[in-house]
Amino acid sequence: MWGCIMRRKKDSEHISIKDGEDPKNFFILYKLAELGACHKTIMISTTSLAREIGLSQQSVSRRLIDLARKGLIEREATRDGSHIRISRNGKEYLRRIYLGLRMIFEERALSITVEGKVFSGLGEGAYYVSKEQYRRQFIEALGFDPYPGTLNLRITDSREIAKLRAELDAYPGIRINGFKNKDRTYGPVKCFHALIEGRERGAVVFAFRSHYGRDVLEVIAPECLREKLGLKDGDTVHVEIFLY
Amino acid sequence: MWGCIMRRKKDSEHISIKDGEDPKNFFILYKLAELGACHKTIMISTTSLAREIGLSQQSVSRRLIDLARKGLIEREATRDGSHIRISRNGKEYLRRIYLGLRMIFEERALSITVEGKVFSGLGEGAYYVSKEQYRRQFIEALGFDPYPGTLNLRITDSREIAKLRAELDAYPGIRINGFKNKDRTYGPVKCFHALIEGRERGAVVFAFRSHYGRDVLEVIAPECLREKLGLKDGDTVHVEIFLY
DNA sequence: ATTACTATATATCGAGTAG
DNA sequence: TCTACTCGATATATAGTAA
Repeated sequence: MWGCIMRRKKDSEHISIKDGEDPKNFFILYKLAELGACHKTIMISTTSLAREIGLSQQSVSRRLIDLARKGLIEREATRDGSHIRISRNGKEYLRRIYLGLRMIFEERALSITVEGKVFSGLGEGAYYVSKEQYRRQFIEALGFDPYPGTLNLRITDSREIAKLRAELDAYPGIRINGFKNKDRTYGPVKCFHALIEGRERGAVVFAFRSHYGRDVLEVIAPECLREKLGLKDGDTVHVEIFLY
Repeated sequence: MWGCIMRRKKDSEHISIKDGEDPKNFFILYKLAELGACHKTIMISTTSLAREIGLSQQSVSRRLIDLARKGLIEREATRDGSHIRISRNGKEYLRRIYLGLRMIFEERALSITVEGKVFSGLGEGAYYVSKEQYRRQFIEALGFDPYPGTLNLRITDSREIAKLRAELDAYPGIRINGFKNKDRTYGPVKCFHALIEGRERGAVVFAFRSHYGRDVLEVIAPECLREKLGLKDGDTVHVEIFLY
């Protein structure tokens, strides 16, 4: 049905979970996430955490030190216990595993891959992305700090536009709230996690009251995709959009 | 929106991922799943698997032996490589972690909608529901006093059954404790909030040592669903089951 | 080519305990 | 109480190698 624009991921494209990470730390991080440390700072003693995980207090202490040193958690150890919050890197790490497992377990197509051609915008993408109120939400919701600029793509196959938009409209995506300052109002934004050229992580984002048509995708990413992928206007780029 | 019938999970209800399982094995199992070993037997050498994982060939060999011994994979080691398939236990283990992460990362309430056909039971649903020890717990845990009877549904699409059951088994649901009186023992029951035909609130409930197969759902509700929805045997009913 | 054994090195664990 | 150190025990890794 979606033959041309949807593919099952190839094995080689699977999201890597290792990245030099100690497997043992995963379970500690997972447990901390269960305890809510993704969204807030939690207060817990190494003893009680040890009991939950099934390790000794000493081992947990060592692992927490290690996690903090590796930047996967932010931690303050006091005489009363530990204040712990999973860092952005830690959340990304857990999310990679989550996305990997989701690909394994969810049968239905979870992603749409579209082909588009790079074109230059008017630079207003950078303007919006770097608005602090948007930026904060991007970091919170997407797990990365967006490079201040968007990669604009015009979808190549015009016949696929309607189908793509139907899908993207149907799914709630990730909502970024609007806001207003004294000058004007900034509308809400909807975005989806995406994988660009099979390797760069990012998100497609719309619509900041965009004046672009529905054949245009605006992509944000933690890094400058033009540089990272060596792109210039007119180049063809594949974007895999994750529906949820 | 669902404030009245849905609750955020308490920490204690989180899906356990340890269950005495060696964390190190998780990554091997994950990698095998990435390679497709959930759905088919794959052929791979310990050397190439070692390269993918970042371990030595010897360690992978040992871990595969361990995984097979623990029943998480089925394996045949030959001179040409290993034929590996993840077993049901292995899949359940991975799925527990997947669902745990899904609860962490997906904010919105998760539900599964299934289609079933009404059939008449033997009336023993009413017998159980109206047991005062069960009834008190239903009122406490579900927030409604169940009509003394169950609506029995046989799931229409047999392909959905496995996935549905995997999810319902993996999630803790809402536990109703068993009890005993002088005559016999009544087992514990697990239930999930549900929405029937998009409008009637209720819950799916299993298993009171049910003699029904895994393709059957028993639905309870504050009102008689047969009357309220004008149902008769053979009618098709949609039930949205809320996982937490 | 494989798998997987044995031996040895390394890493991780928990006990005891200091701050 | 806490955290987190040292240290000896245990577990897990890799090297070498047989089959």
